[in-house]
This record gives sequence, structure tokens and C-alpha cells, in this order.
Amino acid sequence: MNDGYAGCRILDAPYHADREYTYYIPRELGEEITPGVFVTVPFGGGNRKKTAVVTSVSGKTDLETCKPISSVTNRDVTLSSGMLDLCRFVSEHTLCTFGEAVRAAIPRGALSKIRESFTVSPDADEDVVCSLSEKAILFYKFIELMGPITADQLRVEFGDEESVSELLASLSRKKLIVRTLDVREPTNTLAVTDVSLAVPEGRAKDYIADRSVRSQRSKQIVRYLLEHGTVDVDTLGSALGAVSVQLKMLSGSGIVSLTKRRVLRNPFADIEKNAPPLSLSPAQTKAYETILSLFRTGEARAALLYGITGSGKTSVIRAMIDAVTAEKRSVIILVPEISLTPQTVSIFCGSYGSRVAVIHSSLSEGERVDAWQRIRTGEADIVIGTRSAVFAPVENLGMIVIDEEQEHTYKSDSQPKYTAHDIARFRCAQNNALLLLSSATPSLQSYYKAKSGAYTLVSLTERYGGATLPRVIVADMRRDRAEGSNSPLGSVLRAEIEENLARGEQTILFLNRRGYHNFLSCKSCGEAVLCPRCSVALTYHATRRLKNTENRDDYRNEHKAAGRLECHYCGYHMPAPEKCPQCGSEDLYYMGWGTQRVEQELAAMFPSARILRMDADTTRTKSSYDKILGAFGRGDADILLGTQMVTKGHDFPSVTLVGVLLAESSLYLDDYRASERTFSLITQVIGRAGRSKLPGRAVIQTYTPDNISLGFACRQDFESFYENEIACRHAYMFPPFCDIAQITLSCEDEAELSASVLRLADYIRTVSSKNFPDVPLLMFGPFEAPVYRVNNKYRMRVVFKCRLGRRTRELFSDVMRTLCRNFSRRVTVSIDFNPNSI
DNA sequence: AGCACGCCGACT
DNA sequence: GTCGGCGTGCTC
Repeated sequence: MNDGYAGCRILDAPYHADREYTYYIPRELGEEITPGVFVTVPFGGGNRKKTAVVTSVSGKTDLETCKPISSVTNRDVTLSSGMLDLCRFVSEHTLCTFGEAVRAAIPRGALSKIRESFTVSPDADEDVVCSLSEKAILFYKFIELMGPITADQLRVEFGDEESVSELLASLSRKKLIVRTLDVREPTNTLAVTDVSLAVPEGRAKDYIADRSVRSQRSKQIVRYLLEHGTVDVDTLGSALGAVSVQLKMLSGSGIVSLTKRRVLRNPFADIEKNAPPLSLSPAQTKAYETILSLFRTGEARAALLYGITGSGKTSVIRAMIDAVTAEKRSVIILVPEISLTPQTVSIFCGSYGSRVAVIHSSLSEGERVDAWQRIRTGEADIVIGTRSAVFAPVENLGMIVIDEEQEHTYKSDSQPKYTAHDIARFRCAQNNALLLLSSATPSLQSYYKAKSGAYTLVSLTERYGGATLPRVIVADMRRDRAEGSNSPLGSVLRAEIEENLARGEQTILFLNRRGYHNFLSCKSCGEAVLCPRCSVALTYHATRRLKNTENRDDYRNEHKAAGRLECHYCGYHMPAPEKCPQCGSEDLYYMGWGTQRVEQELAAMFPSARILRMDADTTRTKSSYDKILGAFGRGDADILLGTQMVTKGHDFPSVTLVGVLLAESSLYLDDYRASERTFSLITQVIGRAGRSKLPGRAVIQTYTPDNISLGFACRQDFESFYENEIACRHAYMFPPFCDIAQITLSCEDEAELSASVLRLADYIRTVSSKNFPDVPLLMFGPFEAPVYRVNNKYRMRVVFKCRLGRRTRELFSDVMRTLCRNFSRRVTVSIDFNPNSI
């Protein structure tokens, strides 16, 4: 009996009001209230109903008054004390609210939602109603007729945002309407009905023999149950046909009983299972034994498995999973979204069957909840998924694997802005588990940690199965340009493709830009056509293949008819204009190359080649990604052209040529990790060729053939790349030698934004020297974000170089608390530690 | 965030 | 006189 008080965290409290609040536990809820349970509580002046999670329980309180917990919600969702500690860790380390951390750890849809609706007040004063404006009366009458009704429904009826909120506020003030809050428990669960015999066998046989019973289908059902025992309705239906009427009758007369049972869906239960038997080479065995001995220490340890492409890291990981699960401990395997294909999943499901839970972006909300429950109950003890799977509620965690650990998708850039690595390290420390990072091109950060001894470095340096590295050709595009060619396919690459087509071998081409053209540019004012909501150029996308045209007018009309301009930031689109929106000139030219246009160019160049294009536009649906890869794998196409997506994933043994159309497109991003990304990307692309006995070639087209990182990548020389890059990071003081904190303010009003950002900088200078003189901090800015305007909001930034530790986080926490309180509501503040792009 | 309290201008 | 504008401050 927990007689007393509960410490609760309100899930959607704002940052500066986010702390533990004490509520007393009503007698009738005493049994149920323990840490990790979700409850509803009255909060704030209006006692609004809020969802909260209980974080502590105690027999006494220092408070003079406190409110009672209203009710327990989500009885089948609770957080273990380990998970509560994890949420605390996340909120402290990313400066998000406790509630935001909880929502990251629990699938959306597992928690009940509180719905707000409005009805007219029973004691509404008719005279007051009559004194309202015409629109307000209409609004009031509508609520009277339709209520209870939500604000969103009212917005559909009455249009614009502002007026609906204003009307609601003013009618509430006049006590004409009342707001009610009701808790809606999640409904996305799946239940099946089991059918079983409710009478002894003998009576069932009598029933079948009974001539007065005419229904043959009913007798079939009883016979089926006698043979198979209890069975669910769906199975019965597919065996016998329509059965619902007969079941109703049979259960009515007490011959069968129907019971509802919740089932946890596992969409991967029926996946084709394909697990090649494990056999390790001597090098792999040695790596495996090293990692295993770390695991066997029983302490929290971390290893970096660095293995060149094709060295068979996956086999070592699989062997480790076998070893860890053999000791009844669970495993979480994180993979980048892009490599979570059915082929990958089938390897794991093939070995471990229904013990695997797969967390994938294409799961429905309900399937996600079910996967979470399967993990929590221990039915699944092997979890494979993307970034968010690092929160999987496994019991007795033994190992977390982060595959392709350098991928930037492991950093979240929405709230909470965490890095899977940090969460994984915390959880492993909590459970004395092993953290295993794996990559062919480790991040500088992780390799640095491995070199300095924080991680154990385990290297695999030979290619498995005798495959050889491809021959790398750096094609100097300046030569083609000098000869007057502006085709995205240079003469060298073109000749190689021709050769491959002639030999019937496959080719992969990589271009880091989707769309057709880059942008539409005005010769007269020099401006590109920009997105009206964001300060970026719009990209031309064709919806069909463009026809060849004779003159400029035809050319322009053809473009207008065949496509439109799209914004890659906010999704805005418009028909291609005839005149420049800035200066009105008709001198508009289409510039640059995207995957769409290259596809067309390829088709014109090699009319007999079968070409597949894979980018965000052609992989909109769940299955299209697999369809394209499947078709290419079967040899249904000669050339696969695409963005980032073509660089990861699968072994296509008959691919002998890969081409990188513009190697520097990722090189000159103004980000300190540009070379790291380029190195990783080029290395991966090169790794796509020559995965078999056939010798492969890689053609890297570039305007800067002398770039040093590009050179290292072409030679697949990670070690030298690392030495060179780490020296640069040291010289310019960048991670891993410091941390970066980035505060972004955004606001629709430019003037208010710049005033606010100056106040921010001022405040930090003051608080830093006054209260945190011990925290070294270098401030840069304020300046405009690289894309100044997105979705009609202007964005400004202040960036800091610092060392993230307890005191530094306290400083930033103070800043966030103060600013959330003092800035006007129209300004939003967010902080990101070591962000993905700066 | 939401909601109360509180202090000043333009209306019945 | 008061109704209602939004500045300031708190939420167990």
C-alpha cells in the first residue's frame, strides 16, 4: 500500500516548467501507483487534465497543499526504473523536457490522448448571447447544434486559425461555452476471437450425428474443433468458408465458446527466411574472439569493428548475437534506415525467427506498439531497427550493435536531439553490456576514441572470399569542359559504360542530386527562381520525359507542360514561370543536372540500355525501393542511376562499373565534416563494384582531381585519411577536440528575430562570466542560418565551441529556461549539441 | 504552454 | 464608471 504522495512528470510541460510535481495518491488508487505508471493529473490554474508519468513515491511531503492524482491511464504501458533513468539521462543531456524523452522511448499511439472539446454552457445567459457580434452568434449556435466539438473541427467550418481561437477564448470568458477534456485510450490494438468446444467430446459427437440439426456448416465447425482443438475465427474461416452466423448460433446454444484475445502483430513473421550458415574465416574468428572476450568481462565495454568493405563484418556480428543470446541476454541492432531492407531482415529472422522484433519506419502505429510490447514482455529478445530502436524496452540487455556507425541518421534532428551512440553507451553502462560499433569508414569521433583506448579497436583488413578492390579512375572533368562539353557524363565514364553494355555487365551511377535541373536561372537579374517561403532555389522536376524541341519558345513550353518547380525544404511547388518573378525578364534558363535529367541523357546516349532510376521521387511507396533493387538484382536493367540510396545495401555480383558523376557535390558543403562524408561516400560507392570474381572499375568524375580526401578515398586508404583529417580538426579546434552547441531562433518577423538573437547573445555573455566562469566557451555569431528562411520563418543562430560536461549543460539549461520564459511566443528557441549540419 | 492577476486606455 | 487590452509570473 503506497499511502502517500507521488512525484510526477507532466508529459507536455514547457521546458521551464518541467520538473517533478507532487500529487497525493487517493486511497482507491494506492495499489496501482508505482514509479513508471502513467496517470492523469489536474495541472495549472484551470486544473487542466494532463498526462503524467509517476517517477517516485513517498510517504510524506513538505508541501502544505497538493492536488490528487485523477486516474491511472494506459494500464498496459509502464516504464521500468531503468527506462525512467534513461529518460532522465536523455532530458539532461539533450536539454529536452522529460516528456519529450518519454515520447521518444514509447511508440506514438501507445499512450492515450487527451481530447479537448467544447459544448454550450447549460446556464448560458441568452441576453449575453444576443449582445454578441453576428459571427460570434453564428459560432455559438453552431457549437450548440454540433457540440461537443473540437477546435479543429470548428476550424474546418469557420476557416482561419486566429478567429476560431479568439472566438473560443471570448465565449469561454463570457461563460457561454465550456471546455471538456476526455481521455481516449489507444484503440489500435488487434484482437482475435478464439473458438473452442464448450461441451465434452461425446456431446459434440452427438451434435454431429443429430439429424434434427440441418446446418451442415455448423457440424463441420464442430468436427473441425474436435480434430484441431481451439482455433481462431480467421483460421476457421479460411478452412471452412463463411462461419460467422453458425458461430453465433453455436455459441448461443452453448456448444462452443468464443473468447477475445489480444494479439501482438509481427509483420515480419512470414518473411522469407534466408540465413546463410555461419562460417568464419581465420581473420573473422580472431575478431569474434576478441569481441567475445570483451563481452565476457561482464563489464560495460565498447568495441569498434573496423572492416574494409567486403571483409564480412556481418558474420562476426551474427556470431556475437549467437553468443550473447545464448547467455539469455538481449541484443539491439541498429542499422541506417536505408539498409533495413527485407534482405537484411530475412537474415536475422531466418536465424532467430519470432524472437526478432523489427522496428521500421513503414510499420503502422499499432504494429509499432505491438513490437514494443513483444520486446517488453520478453517474447522478442533481438531487436533490429533504426535510430529510435535504441530505446527498445528489452530486459537484461547484453549488447547494442551500431552498424555503419558513421551514418548521420544516428543523430536525431528533431526533439529530442540525441545521438544513438550516447544513448547506447548509457544503456550499456546501466546493464554492463557491450557496445559494438561497426563500419568500413568509421566516424572520426569513434576512430579517435578507439585510438585513444576508450574503445577496443578490432580490424578486419582482408576481403572475404577473394574479391578484389576495383580499379579506380579519376576523371578530370575540367578537360571535358575545356573541349566544350557540358554533359554530366564525361568522355571517360561514357567509354566505360559503353564497354560494360557491350559485355552485358551492370553499371551503378551515383549523383547526389534529385530532380531534373538544379534550378531556373534568370540571365537578366542573375537570380535563381526562389521558393517564396524558403530562401533556396526551387528545383525543376519533370513528371514525364521531355520531348526534343526546335526553338526556345517550344523548349520553354515543353518544360512548363512536362513539370514544375519544387522546394526540397518545404514541399512548395509551382508551375514553371514564363517570366522571372524578381525582374519580369523572360530570359530564363534551366541550369544544372539532377537524376531525372541524367536519366534522359543516358537514354539518349545509349538507346538500347535498360535504365532504372532510384531516388526520393521513385521510392515514395513502401515497396518501390525493394522493387527497384530486386529488378536490378535479377538483371532486368543495365544501369542503376540514383542518389545516396544506390551507395548502400546490396551485393550485386554482376556490377563491374560504378560512376560518381560529381564527386565534389558533398565536398564543399560548409561543414567541418564535409571531407569525412565525402570519404565515406566515395569509399562506399567504390565498394559497390567488384563484389565478385569479375574485376571492377570505379570512375570518379571531378573538377578537383587533386583534392586530398578524394585521393585517400580512391585509394581506400582510411588510415592516411584519418591522420590527415584529425590533424586538421586539431588545428582548427573541431570535434573530437571540442563539442559544438548550436542555438537556433526562428520567427516569422525578421525584426523581432534579430532583436531576440541579440538579447540571447547578451544574456549568454553575462551569465557565462557571472555564474559560469569555470566553463570555457567560445561564441560565434549571431548569424543567419545557411538557409535563412524555411516555411516562412526566418532563422538565426549562435554557435559555441565548448566541452560538454555537467557544468556546460547547466549553463545551457539556464539559458534555455530563461529564454523560453522571456521571449515572445512568436520566437521559437532550440538547442542542438553536435548537430548534423552547421 | 495556459491561465490568473494586475494595471492602463476607449467605450456604454 | 467598466470592459478588455496584454505585460508578468506560476504551475504540486
